[in-house]
Amino acid sequence: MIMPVETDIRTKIVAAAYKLIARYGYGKTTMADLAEACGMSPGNLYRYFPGKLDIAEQLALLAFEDEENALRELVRRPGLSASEKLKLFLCTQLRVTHAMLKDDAKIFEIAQIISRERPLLANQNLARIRALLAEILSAGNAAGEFDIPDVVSAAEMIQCATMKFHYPQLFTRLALEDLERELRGVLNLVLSGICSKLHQSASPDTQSA
Amino acid sequence: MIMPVETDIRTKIVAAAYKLIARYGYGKTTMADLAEACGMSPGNLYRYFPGKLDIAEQLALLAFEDEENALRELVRRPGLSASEKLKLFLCTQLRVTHAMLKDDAKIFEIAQIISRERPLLANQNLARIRALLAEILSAGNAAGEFDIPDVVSAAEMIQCATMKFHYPQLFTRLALEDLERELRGVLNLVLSGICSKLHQSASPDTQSA
DNA sequence: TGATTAAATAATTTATTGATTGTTCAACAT
DNA sequence: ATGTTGAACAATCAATAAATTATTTAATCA
Repeated sequence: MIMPVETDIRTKIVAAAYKLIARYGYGKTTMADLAEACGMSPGNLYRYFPGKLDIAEQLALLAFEDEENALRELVRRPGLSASEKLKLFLCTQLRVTHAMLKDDAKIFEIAQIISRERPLLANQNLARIRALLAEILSAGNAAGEFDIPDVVSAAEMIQCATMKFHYPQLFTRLALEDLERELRGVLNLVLSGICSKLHQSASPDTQSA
Repeated sequence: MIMPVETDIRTKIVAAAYKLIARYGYGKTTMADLAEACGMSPGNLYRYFPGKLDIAEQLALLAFEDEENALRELVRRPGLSASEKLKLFLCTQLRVTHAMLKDDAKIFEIAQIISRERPLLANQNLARIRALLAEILSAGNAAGEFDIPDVVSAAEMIQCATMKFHYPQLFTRLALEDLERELRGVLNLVLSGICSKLHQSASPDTQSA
C-alpha cells in the first residue's frame, strides 16, 4: 500500500536525476533542480533518499545491473563455444565501457564517484561479473573444451589479467582498436593455458567477435 | 671542455633536487630553495634545465634506470628456469613499487607527475621492461621450456595482463599479500599457455620467489 | 495525523585578493 | 664575450569572504 506509492516517487526521482545528471553532470545538478523537476520541495527528497549520493548510488546500481544483464544474456546465448563466449564477453565489456566513457561521460562519472565513495558496491559488481565468467568456464569444462581444476579461481585470475580493459581510463589513452587488439592477445594467451589438450590446436586461433 | 663543467653542475643540481624533493616533496621544493642549495641564483638554474619539470624528469629517468638495471640483473642471473625468472621479475617489480609507495612516497610522486606530463617517457620505460620480458621468454624458448611463436608479442601481452600489478597505487585497498597472490595466479594461468608440452606438468606448479 | 514546505543551519564551492613561486631578461661581474 | 644575478613579469597557490548547495527541522497544509 505505502510501498507502491513510495516506489513510484523514488522511481520518479531517479528518472529525473538521470536526465539532469546526463545533461549537467553530478556536481552541477542540485537537489533544488531535482526537486523542481519532480514538482516538490528540496526537503521532500530526503523522505525518499538519505542524501544526494544515495540517488547517485541508485543510478550506479541500475547501470551495473544493465551491464550485468547484457553480459548474462551473452553467457546464456546458445551456439557459441566457451572460448568464443569468453572473448565476446570481455570484448563487449570493453566496448560498453569505452563507449560510455566517450559518449556518456557524465553518467560514467557516477560510476567513478560510487566506486570511490562506496567501494563495496564496485567490488560487488566485479564479483557478479566474475560469477558470469566462472559460468563460461564451467560450461567450457563440461563441454570438454577447457580443463580448469578451479573455475572460481580461474575466473578471478582472468579478471585480474584483464583489469586494464575493465578500467581503461586508469591505465591508458589508447584507442579502442588498440585496446581490443591487446585484449585479444591477452585472451589468446590465457586460452592457451585453459584449453584442454583436445582443443589446444583449435581454440586459440578462433576469431573473436 | 665546456661539457665536463656543464655536466658537473647539472649533476649537482639533480643531486640537490633529489635531497630536497625526498624531504619536502616536489610541490614544496621551490626553485629558490634548490638554487640556494646549489649556491646560485634561481635564474641560473635555467641555464642547465629548461624548467622545474625537466629536473623532475631527470630524476624520474634515473629512477627508471635503477629499476630497469635491477630487473636486468635478475634476467641475467644464472641458475633459474625461465618460469622462475618470469615470476621473480614481476614479483620483484611489484614489491619494489609497493615499497617505494610506502617508504619513499615523495620520490614516487615524481614518477607519477612525469607519467602524466611526459607520457612518452613512461611508455619508454614500459617498452624497456617489455624487452627484458621478451629476453626471458626467448631464453625459455631456447631452453625448450616455452613454446612461444612470437616472444615480442607475448611479452606485450604479459605486460598487459599484469598491468594491475604495475600500478598498485591504483588499488590501494589491496594489501601487498593479496596483490602477490593475484599476480601468482595470473602468472600460473599465463605459464600454462606458454609452457611447451614437455614442461606443461611441472612449471605451473613451481613455487615462486 | 501524515505529508509537505519554507526557512534555518551546516557544509561545500566559488570568487576574489594577496602571497608565493616559476621564469625571463636587462644589468652587472668576470 | 661569457657567466651570473636580482628584479620584473607571468603563473600558480593559499587564504578569505561571499555565494551556493545539501540537509535538517519547525511550521503549515490536507
